[in-house]
Amino acid sequence: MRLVIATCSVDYSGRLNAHLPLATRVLMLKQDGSLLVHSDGGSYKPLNWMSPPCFLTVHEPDDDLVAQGVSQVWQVTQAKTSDMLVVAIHEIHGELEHELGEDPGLIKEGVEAHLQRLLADNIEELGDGFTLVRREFMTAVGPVDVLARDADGNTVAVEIKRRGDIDGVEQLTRYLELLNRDPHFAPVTGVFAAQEIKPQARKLAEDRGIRCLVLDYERLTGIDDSQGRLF
Amino acid sequence: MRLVIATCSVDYSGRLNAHLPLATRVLMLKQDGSLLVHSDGGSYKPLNWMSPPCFLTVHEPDDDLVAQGVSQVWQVTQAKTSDMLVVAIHEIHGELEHELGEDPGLIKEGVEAHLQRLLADNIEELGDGFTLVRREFMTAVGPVDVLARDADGNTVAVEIKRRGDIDGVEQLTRYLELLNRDPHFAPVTGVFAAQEIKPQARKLAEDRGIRCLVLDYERLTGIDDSQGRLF
DNA sequence: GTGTTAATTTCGGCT
DNA sequence: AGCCGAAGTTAACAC
Repeated sequence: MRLVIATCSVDYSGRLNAHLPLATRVLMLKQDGSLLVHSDGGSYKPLNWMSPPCFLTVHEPDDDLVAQGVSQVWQVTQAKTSDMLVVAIHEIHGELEHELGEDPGLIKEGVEAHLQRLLADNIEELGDGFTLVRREFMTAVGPVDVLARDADGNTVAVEIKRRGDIDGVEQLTRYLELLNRDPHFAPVTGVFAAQEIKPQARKLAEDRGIRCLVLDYERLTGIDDSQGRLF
Repeated sequence: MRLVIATCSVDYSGRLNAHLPLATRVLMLKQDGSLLVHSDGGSYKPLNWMSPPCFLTVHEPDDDLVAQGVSQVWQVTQAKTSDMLVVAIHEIHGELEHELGEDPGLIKEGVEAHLQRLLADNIEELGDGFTLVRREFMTAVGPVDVLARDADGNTVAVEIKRRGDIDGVEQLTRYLELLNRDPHFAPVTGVFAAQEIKPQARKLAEDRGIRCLVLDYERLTGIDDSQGRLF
């Protein structure tokens, strides 16, 4: 890992063309040759970058560039896609280098997979008398997140999202169309379950007779924990 | 901008919970108080981070943490969402600080907007005798990228994507449903145009009678340039 | 300000 | 290896 604070201009050419005018920025050069160009604001996304696998070559600037004040040129190229990032460095203000080694990586908790498990474990959240058929029920158009039966024994397909968007409703609609063509399942109703449901998504779902259910991750975790303690 | 190379463990709590075990990493502390935790690999995405607006407070570790080898604790909090990132620093291996100032920002060329302009300028790419009605034609369910007429004078709605995914087909389908309900436009056919069309998206589109068209950005730019020179 | 869509998306899982 | 879907997505743009 090498960190350089430098006044530079940057040009990217690849899937699109992009240019950064002369300014002072952070250059983060990783072990795999990849390079990030960061400013002192924005979010975690760099102003410009080159993804691995790629490699850096450092050039001496030609006379024209020297006349413009360029002291060195970093060229980062990706073998496969022929993407290229060129950094024209005018002045280096600081530098820091250190061997980091492999990172053990991030451990996450609370994503869609957990919501799905929590709802499957607490299937009565869907309504009294509901029973779980199975999670990740495969169909020709993809896996239904949760398949259940209601108190009358009718099949219910559940699509689970962290954030309920219009896409999720479309997805569930495709599953329902397919399942309702199968006499083994029909009639199948749909439930769109998410931690947060966007108004447009709710409207589309309800227009199509799909029930919307807002999931409270914290509460479901609580139920799960207390059940774990009691039984 | 402050850059620190440190051996640390990190805990995030907010929209989800996440943990990074003890390892040596780069801490990038930006002017707005935001913090990025980078490893020496991966892509431009940090292992963990805190988005602005937020602020950093540095704590002395309590006796337990000192016993574990922690020398200082960085706590980054976001006022609104109550998200929190806690970095337990064991050892600092290097540090670099510099005032960067505002960045002029990135200038891009070659995104979806350009594809749309190129296709509108070269509407005969859709077929002989096609004419442009207008770009960004507003409807109740969103803007149709390009509205055109074919050689017979029938309306054609075009959805343009850089990468043609199933979502784009659904989007175009919604526009077509709406436009075909309007006797002023009906019958309306659809064209799904993209630089790259995924097989599933192509299948769904063709099932629904939507024509797929692969756009060659380089070639269209060439046509545009030569027309610019000739006329 | 709110909502919708694109992104040089990246990342993980599964076929 | 390729395809598909989620993401603490973030960022730009329209209403």
